Amino acid sequence: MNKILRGSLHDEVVSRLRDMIVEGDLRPGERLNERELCERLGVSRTPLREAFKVLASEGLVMLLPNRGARVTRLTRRDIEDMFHVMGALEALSGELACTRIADDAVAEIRALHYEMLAHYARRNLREYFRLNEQIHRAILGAAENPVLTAMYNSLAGRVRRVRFMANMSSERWDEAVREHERILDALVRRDGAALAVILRAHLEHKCAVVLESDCIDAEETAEAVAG
Amino acid sequence: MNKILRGSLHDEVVSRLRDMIVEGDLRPGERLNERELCERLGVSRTPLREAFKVLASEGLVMLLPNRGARVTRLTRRDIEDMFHVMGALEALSGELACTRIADDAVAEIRALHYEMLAHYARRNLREYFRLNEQIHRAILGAAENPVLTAMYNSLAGRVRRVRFMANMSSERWDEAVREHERILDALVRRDGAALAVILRAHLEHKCAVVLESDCIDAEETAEAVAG
DNA sequence: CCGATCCATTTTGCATGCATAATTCCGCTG
DNA sequence: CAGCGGAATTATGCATGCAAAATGGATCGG
Repeated sequence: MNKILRGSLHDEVVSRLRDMIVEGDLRPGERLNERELCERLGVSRTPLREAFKVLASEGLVMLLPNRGARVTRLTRRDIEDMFHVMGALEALSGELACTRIADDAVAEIRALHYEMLAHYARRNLREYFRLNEQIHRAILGAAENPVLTAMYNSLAGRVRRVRFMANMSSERWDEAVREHERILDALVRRDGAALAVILRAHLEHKCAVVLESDCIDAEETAEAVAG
Repeated sequence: MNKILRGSLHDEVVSRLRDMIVEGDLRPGERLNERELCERLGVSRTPLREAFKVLASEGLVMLLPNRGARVTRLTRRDIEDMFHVMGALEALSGELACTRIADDAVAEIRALHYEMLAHYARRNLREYFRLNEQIHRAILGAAENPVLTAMYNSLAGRVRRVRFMANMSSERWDEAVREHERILDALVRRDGAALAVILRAHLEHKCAVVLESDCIDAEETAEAVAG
């Protein structure tokens, strides 16, 4: 019984459920029982059901007619598909950013880059990823395209469910940092075409890292057979 | 009172509302009165409100807390933003299609291409657009990436609201057909990189055509001031 | 004459109720 | 003992009810 207080209820329920799915509180393939979740969230069925519809349209849950909602399962192929699209979107964000970004925004990204390097030097993977994400978000923001941002965030939310950080090899980490050097360089030069290519490759590599840590994938496949 | 019969109600309501928005039955900026729409669709408020949430997450309507739903307004900038993203997505679909498409699927696209040319020769703009869309859908399908397809369709649904067909000049039409020749050629050669470039330019040009017919844009801007 | 304020009406947000479809459980049959 | 069938239970889908917020309008004050 985790009562929600602020704002409009259905939005809050959407956020809470999203978090629960991303955090693994609600496991892939798990059936979402309305009554049970109502109690857990302290709301009635109406806002909960509205939230189900939203999450379904975002692709986080699957709605089976007369059979309730289930958390969608991510197959290896789903992850590949999502990363391909994210690659295209990030490439576009890079191009747009190069045409629009101001010098001080580039300077801020450079600062984030150095912060990230510091965490890299200390081998602090978690903080490294946090800064990494901030840099990508900054580029996305510099693209100044809300449609792009919304779509990217939607996909990012879906892949975030896959936990893979522990799986990045030292070599891959080194490579990622080199890629980030080139990202910053292209951004400084406002070379949109180059930045697009680098970002796409960067995402492709990230996808490979995620897919290597396929323990989750295997686990989910096992559940798929069972459930 | 246009009673809905088949399938689950909320899905049907989502489709109906989407159509009403695309067709202009519900005008941009218009407030969506629950009671009125309930009567028009012959459903109660529950499925209608669920549909609102879905359409909001798709970006077709805007939800104002305690103040109901309004059809989102498309500014010139929104259209540009959406076309940029669609360009990136189509480019990706071209690349993926080139790696995956089978010969018979290419043959089918060639057939569609010739059908389109026939309508072009007869100056039948409506049918030309229909075939045009079929070709793009075929390439998208050949990419075999459901995530990509879903995102593209979502955006396509949003820009479809803009009626622009009448506005294409003869020169631009000629150019579009030339681009389509190159699209088919690149597809036959399985030259993904080339196809990506052409498709992006193609979308960019389409965006320009849409923006030229800014009568709608002006009208909506006027409404924006009024509403 | 214009603007602000308070009350009546409408509308929204959420909870609950009811009918139908799904699931479970139990006894039955082979 | 496994498999099947049907009733009881549970869950879902939709409609409706109720309280709070917003909207509209008339009255009042400047």
